[in-house]
Amino acid sequence: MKDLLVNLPGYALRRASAAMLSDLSAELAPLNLRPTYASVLVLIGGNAGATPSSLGRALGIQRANMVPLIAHLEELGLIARTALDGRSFRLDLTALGKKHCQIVQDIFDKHEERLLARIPSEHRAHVLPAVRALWQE
Amino acid sequence: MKDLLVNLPGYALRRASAAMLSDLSAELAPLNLRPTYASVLVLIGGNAGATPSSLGRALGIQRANMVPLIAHLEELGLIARTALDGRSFRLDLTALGKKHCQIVQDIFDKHEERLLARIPSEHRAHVLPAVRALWQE
DNA sequence: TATTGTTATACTCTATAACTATA
DNA sequence: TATAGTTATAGAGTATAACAATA
Repeated sequence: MKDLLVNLPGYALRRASAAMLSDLSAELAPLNLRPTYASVLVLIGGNAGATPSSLGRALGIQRANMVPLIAHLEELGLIARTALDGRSFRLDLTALGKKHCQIVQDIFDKHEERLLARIPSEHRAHVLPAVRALWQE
Repeated sequence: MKDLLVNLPGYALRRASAAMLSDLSAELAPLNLRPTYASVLVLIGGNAGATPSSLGRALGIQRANMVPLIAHLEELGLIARTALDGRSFRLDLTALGKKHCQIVQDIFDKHEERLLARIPSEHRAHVLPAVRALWQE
């Protein structure tokens, strides 16, 4: 089978992203968190008092799609909401949330290590700046 | 908002992949094809007589999920199936399929150009080999 | 008027299990 | 016994439109 797609960086990005996401999902499964939920948790951990809207803007997730994410993290007892004014509220980690956040960050770090280990050393340092240039700015 | 995720290559890959996919979707929309469908079309174009199963293996798509892809490409009149034996069939581009395949390849090429143009030149050559190492082998 | 949170809905892609017909 | 195609179903993630309440 002649694969005409493997030399397309967009296609390669898609396959790599899917593979990484699949691995990370398995690593996060014991915490009852999927990658998106874990990302929100970590971001709240580093930004106490953030609102769903501000988190959504940082993560590229729309307001409407933040609702079930926040609700689930709250159900798990990992975050708590406090009214800021009549229409918005701040989010903070609970004690349990802080524990889980630390575990998630360890999983993220190990995941990143394994990921970088797969890349030939001469290319390794170029990946992050190159890939970030594709979606940032 | 302190973004603790932007330095994680896995997260950056995910955002970049999503951004590229969104762009490509818009470029393919006039053909009534989405990225996955276009990928299958191009792969059949380069591998006349391939079967759904063999295409699925090459693309990392399961047999069951190939069914609607093949059915839709056939409905659009882009591919035709011919029985190989009692349980499998070969796929080939129709005349219209060949035309559309060429257009898709042009879209892919332009898309790749724009993508590479966004990457600072000192990193550009490293992206494909690095990203391919993350899912191939 | 613009923003926040929310509801409802639909679509893309992927995953799994099970079935049939054939090799 | 293994493989090819299929059906049905479920889940994750994303997109859009609309609404009420508030700033």
